[in-house]
Amino acid sequence: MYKTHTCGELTLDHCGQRVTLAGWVHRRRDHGGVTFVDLRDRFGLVQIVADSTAHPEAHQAMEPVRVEWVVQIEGKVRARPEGMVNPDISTGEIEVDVHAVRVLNPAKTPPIYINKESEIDEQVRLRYRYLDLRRARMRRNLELRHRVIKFIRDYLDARGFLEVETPILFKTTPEGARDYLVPSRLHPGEFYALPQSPQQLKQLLMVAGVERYFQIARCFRDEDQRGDRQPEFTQLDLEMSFVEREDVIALIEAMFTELVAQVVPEKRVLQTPWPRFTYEEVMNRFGKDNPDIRFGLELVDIGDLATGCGFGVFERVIAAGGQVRGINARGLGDYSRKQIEELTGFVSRYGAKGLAYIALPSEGGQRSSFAKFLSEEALQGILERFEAQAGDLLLFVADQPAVVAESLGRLRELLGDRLGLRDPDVLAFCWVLDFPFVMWNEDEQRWDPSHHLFTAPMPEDIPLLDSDPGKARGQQYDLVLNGYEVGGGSIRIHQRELQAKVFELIGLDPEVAAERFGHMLEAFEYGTPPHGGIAPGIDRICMILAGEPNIREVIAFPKNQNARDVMADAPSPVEPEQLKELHIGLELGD
RNA sequence: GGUCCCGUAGUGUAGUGGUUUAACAUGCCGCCCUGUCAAGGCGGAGAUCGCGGGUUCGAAUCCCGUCGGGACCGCCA
Repeated sequence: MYKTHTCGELTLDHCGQRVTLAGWVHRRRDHGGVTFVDLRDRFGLVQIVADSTAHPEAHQAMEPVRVEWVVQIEGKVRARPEGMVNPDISTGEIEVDVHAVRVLNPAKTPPIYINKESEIDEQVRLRYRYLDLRRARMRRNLELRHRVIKFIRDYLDARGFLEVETPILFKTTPEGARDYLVPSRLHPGEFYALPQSPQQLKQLLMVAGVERYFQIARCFRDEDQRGDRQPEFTQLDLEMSFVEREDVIALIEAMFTELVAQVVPEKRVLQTPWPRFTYEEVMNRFGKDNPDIRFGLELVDIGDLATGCGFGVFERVIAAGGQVRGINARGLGDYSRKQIEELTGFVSRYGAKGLAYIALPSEGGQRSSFAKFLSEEALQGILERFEAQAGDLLLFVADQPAVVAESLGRLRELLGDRLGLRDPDVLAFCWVLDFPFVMWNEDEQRWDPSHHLFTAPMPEDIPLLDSDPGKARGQQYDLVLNGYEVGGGSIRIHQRELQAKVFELIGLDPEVAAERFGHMLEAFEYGTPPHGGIAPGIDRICMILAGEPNIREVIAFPKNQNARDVMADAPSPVEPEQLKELHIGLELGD
């Protein structure tokens, strides 16, 4: 070993001991006759003192050393002199009087500041990710992620779960997201697909009798990036046999409650047991199926008041079967016309054609884009419904339900940010239940599953699959945290006939179904236990627990927005011979 | 596929009403300095302002194009 101790572990108890340390030079303070170096390793920082009188050779050897050089030092631990204690670091009471210095490797001037927090260009960070990861923030995130995964493994292991690895090279499923494909050398013209999730495989493990399965599973989806989406990401994939919805919910709720207490004790869970909402309720109250319930500003329906209110826009929307809903942005009553126009621009991104408002300045009075059209009765009705008072800003969208929900749902979270209502130290978990089993796809003129093909309908709603599919509910549950969907799961179909019926409902040709999912249907004929599971997203959960704004911050080597690895420069062209072996010819556009 | 924002020494920024030796901080190099912890002092080097074209007597600055990055919409069962 190059070291007898880690930098972070030294305390007053080590005083008088000779130690050998190795690490990176974090900072250097050269006073001429004495040089201080903060030596860093993964476990902490310690001050090294090179004194020209006591140890001239060591002092001289330290002279050329710069930030991020890798050095090994030998010295003696001693208490710092009176008044020289540094309370900001764990080893602040001691220092190491250095006797010998050995440079293990010098370093170029790094393109990233390791020793201070500052804004860094995202491309520079990714290009030099190995340097970026040296920073305290990134190290914290790596450690947090490790502890989260370690906790999950231990917790599930203690409860009889078996971690099983499933293939990365598997079969394409044209449903859902776009697949990453891998050409087959041995089978010209054929392709493997990387799994979007191990969904089918975990169900087959239930058929195999595993009963309690989990996996820290890498998943791949070839879609465009967002702050919370990477082309490859990690799920806690989990499946159980002989369980009902309540069993899966109870397990996950208990596990994450305990995880938060152990791993991020400084965070507060908003409410236990976790609140549960139906899909219909969250869409009505929050406008999203993944609501942030850390704050109010809920959506309020004024459809009844809008009928015959005198304002043509509202009346026409109601007559056309639409909705009129609003939010009371309490505290923004002094927003200027320009600020409200900016909010109007914001909701227009989600299809809203306008944003009607009634502003009640804190000084009193009223400004509104449409109140002049309203009957006195309608205006009073609206103000009463929002319990409006001076300082409030009422914002309304009138449109088809989907547009109203999305635009106001997004606006609600924007306003929550502006009003400082989204406390990063609060974790608001909740469950969203009773999703529609299928949703009508207007473009394709067919029913699409709202979760996935293998989700079971509510038993009492099975007759609806024939009569009124849109009314049927699925045995699906979404895990939501602070406005992010961090997991989704369901009780699965385990009977072949019901699975075939669902395939038929969503317009999947029986022959195609047999080709794509024949192995599943066949397996269901060999004694399949009732089963269900869930797949919490590890990256998103770590992101939220770490208080980070982007999923990249909790992934060691993430891709950039264009799905590139800018450090290694992937993807990259390949040799013609490689393509030939794979029976692939390129047809590139201009 | 689309919308918006960004691109200036190693790094982070200023400068954009057209005329500057392109500024500041930090880092880097040299000298001084024995108790600092973002050490300090003095001096120095370092940028053809992402790239290409255009307008102009003159462009970091205005226009067009292009490349790269970020946020978002579409997309993500």
